[in-house]
Amino acid sequence: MELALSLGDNTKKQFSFLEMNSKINNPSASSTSTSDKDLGFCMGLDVAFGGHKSLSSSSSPSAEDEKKKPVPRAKLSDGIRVSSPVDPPLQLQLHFPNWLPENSPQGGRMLSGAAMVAEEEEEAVPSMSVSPPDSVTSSFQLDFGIKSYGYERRSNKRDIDDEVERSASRASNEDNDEENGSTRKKLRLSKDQSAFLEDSFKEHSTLNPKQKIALAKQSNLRPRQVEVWFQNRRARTKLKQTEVDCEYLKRCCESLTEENRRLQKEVKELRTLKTSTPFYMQLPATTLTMCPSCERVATSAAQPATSAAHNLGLSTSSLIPVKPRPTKQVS
DNA sequence: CGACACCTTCCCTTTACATCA
DNA sequence: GATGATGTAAAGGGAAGGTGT
Repeated sequence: MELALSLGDNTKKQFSFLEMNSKINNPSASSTSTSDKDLGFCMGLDVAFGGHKSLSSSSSPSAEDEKKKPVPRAKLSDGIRVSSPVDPPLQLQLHFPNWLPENSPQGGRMLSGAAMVAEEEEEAVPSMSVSPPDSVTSSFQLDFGIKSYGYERRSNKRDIDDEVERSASRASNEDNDEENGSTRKKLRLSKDQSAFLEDSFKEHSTLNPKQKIALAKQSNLRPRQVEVWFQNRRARTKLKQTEVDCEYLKRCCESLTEENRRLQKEVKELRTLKTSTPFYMQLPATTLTMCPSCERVATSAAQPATSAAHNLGLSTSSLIPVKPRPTKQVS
């Protein structure tokens, strides 16, 4: 998990909160007024949310594809939206993990978009030809071949995925004695696998089925594992963002408390000043009169002073400018 | 065109396990 | 070595949207 200072480039609406932060923190972005120095706290999560932009910029889906897109449902907490589950053409800049051998079917070469799509077409009838470095591929393939008979009958894709995963699990896990047990074996992803998924997550925080399969293939994981990893990763991102938001709100609260304290003190001082001034200096604000020459309103008691000030060419900025009214006397 | 069922994907919560101090 | 804290993979369930009938 990487936190990064975000000082701009919040061109997208995904992080409205960060956008606000950015405005606060980046005076050039907008004309922030007062509390820049106080509220200049902005931490953005340098994950995923920028990647979609680059992805779409390089390969913007057609308008027709745009129509086909499902309405983005995936959203984080208010104002935070993860990328919509669009189906951009797969131009994943997949960094090939170093555990994939150079001469393996998938290892050591970068798939072009077309090539990857072509490979994904194969996945319609899954053939997990990638063999883990130390797996029992043959048994897995056999196993999967048997299981795949039910593929066309079962319409629930998750079931299929699970079936694939169960089979793949037997292949990818070293401990095949877990094969029959219903107990889930917690396996930790390798650093390379995590890094690989992390890189992919930076590109896009959500996956479409093709991407999922492609990533699963290349990271030598099951599609379900990739899916779960992305779910958990999004959850972690959200959690971090919540923490950042809380920190920001905390600072806001502190700033406002300090401001309130200062204003209370000012009010108190003014009251003290008012009570200490002689009675005749206190100006009753019962009636308002309009200055005939400058058309400003002043209290009747203060009128002599303001008129005098006006006649002397002094500033009467404390007076309230109002629109001229027919009557010179307002009550 | 609305109702309905089904599927898929997502998020949220919880559980289980691995790792570390 | 036992233990609690922490991190995280995985499961389960509900919500929401898409699609076909």
